[in-house]
Amino acid sequence: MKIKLRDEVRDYAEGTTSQKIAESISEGLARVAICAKVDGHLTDLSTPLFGDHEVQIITSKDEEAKMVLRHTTAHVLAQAVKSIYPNTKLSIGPATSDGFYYDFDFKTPITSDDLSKIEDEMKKIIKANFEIKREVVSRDEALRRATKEGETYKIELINAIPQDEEVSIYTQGDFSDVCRGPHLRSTGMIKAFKLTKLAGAYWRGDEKNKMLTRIYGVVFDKASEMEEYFKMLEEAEKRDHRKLGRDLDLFFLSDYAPGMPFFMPKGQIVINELINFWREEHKKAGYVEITTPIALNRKLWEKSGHWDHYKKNMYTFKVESDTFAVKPMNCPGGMLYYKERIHSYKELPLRVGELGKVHRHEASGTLHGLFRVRCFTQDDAHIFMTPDQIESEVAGIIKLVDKMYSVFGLEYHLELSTMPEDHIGDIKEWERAETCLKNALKHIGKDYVINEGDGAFYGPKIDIHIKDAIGRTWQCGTIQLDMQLPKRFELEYVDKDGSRKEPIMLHRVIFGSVERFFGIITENFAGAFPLWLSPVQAIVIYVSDKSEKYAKSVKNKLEKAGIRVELDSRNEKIGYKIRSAQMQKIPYMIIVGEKEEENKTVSIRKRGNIEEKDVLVSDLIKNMKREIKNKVR
RNA sequence: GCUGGUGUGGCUCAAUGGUAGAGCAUCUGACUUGUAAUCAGACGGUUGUUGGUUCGAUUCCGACCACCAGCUCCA
Repeated sequence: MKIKLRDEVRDYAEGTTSQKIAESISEGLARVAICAKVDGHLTDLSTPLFGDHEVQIITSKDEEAKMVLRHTTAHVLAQAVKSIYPNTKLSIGPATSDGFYYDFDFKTPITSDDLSKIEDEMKKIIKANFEIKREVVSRDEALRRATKEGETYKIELINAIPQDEEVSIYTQGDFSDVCRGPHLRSTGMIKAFKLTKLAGAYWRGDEKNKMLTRIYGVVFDKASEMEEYFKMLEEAEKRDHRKLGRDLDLFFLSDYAPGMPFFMPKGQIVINELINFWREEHKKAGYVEITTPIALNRKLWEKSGHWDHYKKNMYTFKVESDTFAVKPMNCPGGMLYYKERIHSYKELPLRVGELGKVHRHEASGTLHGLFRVRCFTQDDAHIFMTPDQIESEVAGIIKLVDKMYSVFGLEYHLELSTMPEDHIGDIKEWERAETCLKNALKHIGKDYVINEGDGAFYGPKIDIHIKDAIGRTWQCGTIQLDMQLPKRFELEYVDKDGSRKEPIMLHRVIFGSVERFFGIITENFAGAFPLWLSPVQAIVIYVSDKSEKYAKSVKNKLEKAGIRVELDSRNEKIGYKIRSAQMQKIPYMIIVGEKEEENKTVSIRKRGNIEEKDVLVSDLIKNMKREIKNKVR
């Protein structure tokens, strides 16, 4: 038997294991080996290998090892829970992108106070250093064991496996779990872990099923890595836009309008700057802008398909004998705009933008600051075009995304979402549309991942996921190919030969929701907005009342130059005013006293405590204007 | 919507089965100040709403509302 180890090819006996391979390479490697990647798939070190394979030994340094570590810790959690609460039923316990969880059906509910008790039990299991043994049995044998133990959820899982397939069972001490693996070799290999929270989760993620108790945890190679992780969480908490929104007077939410944010003057400035920027860039990219009504007759929503597919999220009301709905999306209004005139092929692609305020009745438990609201502004646009314009239009949108996100220092990746269960239109149309988007992505050479079954009910979409300053991702922009509305609304254009044809319609947003985007950049900048977005761009602070008049004249000059400037005329010491400006995250503190007045200059203190002395006001204005114009971050 | 938790002045938090207190913020006064909090005083609360238990509820119980952490859903 031949085994290809990275580049070298070596002979091993049939039935050899990755563990033996590691040993034969070096003692050291065998000691740190966690599992092996055989032909690209993670397997246990103890799995016998037959035939030709490519083998890579995975150690704790490899990215793949993290998932194994997390998954094994989930098993240790399950073992601990079973030993403290023997009547608990197990379900599943996978690794996640930053930790692990296990879902349990507790006979009597536990509280978060019980977590430390479970942690202590887990520590005992780790200290006992149980060997983790893999055993392969027939599906029926696994079923027999699960039935004996009364593990109803496991029975359901095993039943879903084809009858003739074999099942692996992992055992550590007196605890066994049906699992695909792989796992660490022993429980003692877990070094630093913590149970973080307790939450409810539906069995198999379906809200019709019973709610189980999910215990979350994190695990790391070293205690220092765990410390770093918790520091990152603290940092995220400090950046929380809900807290900053309150501290910096940006926006608020009221019990009288749950999920419908109020923007305060300072927040409104940021929103307005975002919108100005959006308008500038869209004008350059060849878009026109329209506004369509907020509320439209039910008949329109029936025609568009929203009445059948989206009614539960729509605010509806009666007027005389008609029913109206507040728009949850802008598209039907956009269709009416297109239909208002006859269009020539010469007008295509026609890019029609709309900053449309939409209302969606989201379930109460889903609301979250500005990230998930019931009323928001979509920076929408509908692009009407001929089929051969799809690729270049998609490419154009991505180019615009590139340009606009880079101003905020945001990176992104793309995901292609395909046909969902609840959809309109036949499969062939969907396939054609999905191929179109795939080709466009291939054409512009961008990598993407496929998100199976996650498209909108009217068409597939390319979702744009932003990555922020501390590594979190957010879905904002989306490009959707709508095959339904042009047909339902009988859209057409007049082609070269005078024939009437149906245009293709793309439907896209860049910010996604202006409100959500605002929340994201608030967190991205930790409230310290770049100068062009800052609600207050400069504050003039004077040392004592003697300089009040001069301070006022400096403030007036800046104001005249179009700078958003304030004067701190409170009867306080300079240290107090500096602190206050610092906490308001004002980019420029302009300090004047008798010295500056004498020299006709100012002193500046910028964010990051960068100080400049003896600056001419005219130079200051020039520099600030340049910084604003270039949208310096 | 579901599971669990929380709800005390603008904010952060105390306290209690006998109608609540601090710091910050606000206001007033004194100080005239040189780079992250000057001092003093004052104002400010039907303890989320609403039923119930009780001689008495803000405290105990129920319902509702909102928020928080997840789940489901989603821009």
